[in-house]
Amino acid sequence: MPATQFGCYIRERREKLKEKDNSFSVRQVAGRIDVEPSFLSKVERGEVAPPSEAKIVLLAKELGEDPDLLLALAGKVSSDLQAVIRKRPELFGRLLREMREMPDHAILRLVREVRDGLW
Amino acid sequence: MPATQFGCYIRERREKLKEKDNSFSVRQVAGRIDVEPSFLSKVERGEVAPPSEAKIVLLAKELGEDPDLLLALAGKVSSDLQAVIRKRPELFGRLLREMREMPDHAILRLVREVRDGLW
DNA sequence: CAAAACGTGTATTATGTAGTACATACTACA
DNA sequence: TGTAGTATGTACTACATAATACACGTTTTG
Repeated sequence: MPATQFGCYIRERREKLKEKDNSFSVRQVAGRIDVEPSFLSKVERGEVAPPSEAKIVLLAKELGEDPDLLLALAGKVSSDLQAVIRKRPELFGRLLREMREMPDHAILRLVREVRDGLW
Repeated sequence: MPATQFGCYIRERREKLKEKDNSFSVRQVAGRIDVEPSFLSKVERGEVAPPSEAKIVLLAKELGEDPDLLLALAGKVSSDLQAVIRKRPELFGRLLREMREMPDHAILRLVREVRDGLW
């Protein structure tokens, strides 16, 4: 049985939105991200594996979710993040392995330092 | 034509090692990483796509190369690095995108700071 | 109450990934 | 000169990925 995490999560998100707006039916969301309704239905119930990266990104926009989070739930990593690593694999490899166990707040602080150009 | 970069690189590395040690023939290296010689030959000439992550890691050990570098040349990112990102996708997504343009020395300094626990 | 919209089941497909198996042809060397 | 080792060419395969097409029964609604 393929990744239930992803399916459950987007079903919940979609149904939440549907409470306020009927255009968030399986059929209509499927139509907007350009897949067959039956496919989206199966994805949501975890009957098949999550869709491709491109479809997941469209779905994230549709549901107002973070694409990186949805991709992670689908067991994937955004190809543009992969490209960043592939440009300097040894450097980023070392950095990420060192940061594996760091607490969230420490990473967040680094994010801010880097953003503010304190390097 | 699939990724020539990777093939050329490992062919050069292997032939360099073969100058000193005849056990670095296509056949024997293929045998040690458990693939058919014809397959390794095609990989080195870029006639087929690079092998799986597992085989690339074995090849890196065999050739004394950095696995992350070889994986990058093959257009891949190590699955354990991907797992690090998938655990905290939003955080690492932001960090990596911020660091995309940072110079090597700045990243290296961060690696050292993180390693030395200055956080 | 009919027709439109809905969710789901079954069957099928195209493309890519990651190789194997075996035959052929070249090359060194004893 | 033959044989052992080497590289490469051809043909094929198993499995995964990423879906489509369409039929079916069930609400919902105008």
